[in-house]
Amino acid sequence: MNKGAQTRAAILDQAVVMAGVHGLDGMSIGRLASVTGMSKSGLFAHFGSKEALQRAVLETAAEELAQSVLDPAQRKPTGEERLRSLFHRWLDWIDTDQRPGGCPLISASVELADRPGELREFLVGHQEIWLDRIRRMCQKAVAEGNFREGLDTRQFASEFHGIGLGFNFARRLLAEPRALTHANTALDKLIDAAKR
Amino acid sequence: MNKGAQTRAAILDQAVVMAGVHGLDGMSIGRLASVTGMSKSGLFAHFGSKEALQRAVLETAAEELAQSVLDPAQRKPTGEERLRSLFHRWLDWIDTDQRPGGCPLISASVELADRPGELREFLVGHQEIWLDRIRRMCQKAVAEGNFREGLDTRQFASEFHGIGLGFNFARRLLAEPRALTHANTALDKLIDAAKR
DNA sequence: GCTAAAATCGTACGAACGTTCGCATGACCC
DNA sequence: GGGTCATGCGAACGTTCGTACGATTTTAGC
Repeated sequence: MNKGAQTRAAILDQAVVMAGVHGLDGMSIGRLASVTGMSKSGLFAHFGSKEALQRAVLETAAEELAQSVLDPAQRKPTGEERLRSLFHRWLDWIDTDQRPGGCPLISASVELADRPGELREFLVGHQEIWLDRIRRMCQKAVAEGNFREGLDTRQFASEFHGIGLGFNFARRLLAEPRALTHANTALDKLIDAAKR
Repeated sequence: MNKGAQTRAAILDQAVVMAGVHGLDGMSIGRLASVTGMSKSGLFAHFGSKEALQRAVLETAAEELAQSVLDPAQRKPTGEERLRSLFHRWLDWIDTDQRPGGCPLISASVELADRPGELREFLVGHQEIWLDRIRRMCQKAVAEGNFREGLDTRQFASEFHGIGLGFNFARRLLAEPRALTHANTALDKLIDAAKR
C-alpha cells in the first residue's frame, strides 16, 4: 500500500467516527486534522473538497458494513439463517463500543434525508440495496419452503429494518439495557409470523 | 400576546423547520435571521445563546407533537383506539408537507444521541415519556381484556416505536410510496399479536 | 401624549470554517 | 543513489459562525 493510501485510510478511520458522532456536516477538517496529527492542508489535499471527504466517509462505512455484516451473512446456507445472521451482526455493528455514534449510515440517513445532492443519492442507492438484500434472503426462505408462500417480502424487509432502527435509537439515545432483548424478541416474532 | 412573545413564536416556527432539515447544529442564527427578516442581533436577543435557542426548538416541537398527536389520542375511550389514533396521527405528523424534515424530534434524537449535554437530557426525558405513554395505552388495553394478560408492554412500545422510525426513514430518505401501507400493516400485525 | 421599558438594529469581535498556493521533504522507481 | 513526483506543511484567503454592546426604534401603561 502506498504511503498516500495508507494515510488516507487512517484519516477515514477517524472520519467515520467523527461523522457518526457529529454528523457529516459537523465533522470538520480542522478537528479531523488535529485528531490525526496532520495539518489541515495536508489532510485536505487527500480529498480536494469537503464533499469528497464526506463521500469517502460514506463509501468507507458502506464497505465496512458489507464486510463485517452483509458478506458473512450471505455465506449462510438457508434464507432464515442468513436473515438471523444479518440481524445479529447488524446489531453488533450498531452497538459496537469500537465506534461511538452507532451506525454512521443511519445517522447520515437522517441527516441527509431532506437535503438533495450527490451524497443523498449515494445513500439512497445504498439503502435500497440493503433493503433488497433483506428481501432476497426472505425470498430464499420462501423458496425453501420455510417461510409461507405468498409472503410480502417487501413488508418483511420494512419491518426487519424498523426493528434495527428501533434498536439503534433505544441503545444510543436511551442507553436502554433491554434494547437487545426487545430487538431479538421482535425478530423472532417477525420470523415466526413469516412461517404461518 | 406581547410583541416579544409573538416574534419569538414566529422565529421558532421557522427554527423548527430549519432544525428539522439541517439539524440543531446546522440551523444557524444568521440564516434564521435572514429567513425571518430580522437582524442577527435582534433575533439573538430573544434567546441569549444558541443552546437556549436549540432548547426552545425542542420544547416547541415537543409541544406541537403533544398537541396534535398525543392529546387527541388520549381522549379516545379504549386502549386499542388510543394506540391506533396515536399511530396514525404520528405518521401524519412525520409525513406532513407542512414541515419538510419529518419529525424534528427523531432528527434530533439521532443528532444528539452521542453528545452529552443538557439538550440530550431533555430529549431523553421526552422520549422516555413518549414510550411510557405508548406503554400505558397498551396496559389499558390489557386491563380492558382486549390485549392478552401477561403481555410485555415494554416490548410492545419498543416495536410500536420501531415501526414509526421505519416509516420516517422510508418516507423521507427513500420517498417510498408503499411506506404508509407497510407501517399500517405492521401495526395491524402488532396489535393482532397482542390479542392472542 | 409622555415616558419608562421592551424590542430591534448596526457594528464589531475573535474563532472556526473550507479552500488555495508555494515550498519543503520524504518516498519510490530506474 | 540520484532524480522525480507524490506527500505534507505553513501561512493566508474570504466567509460565516456565535456573541457582545451601545444606540435607536417601537411598544405599552399612565
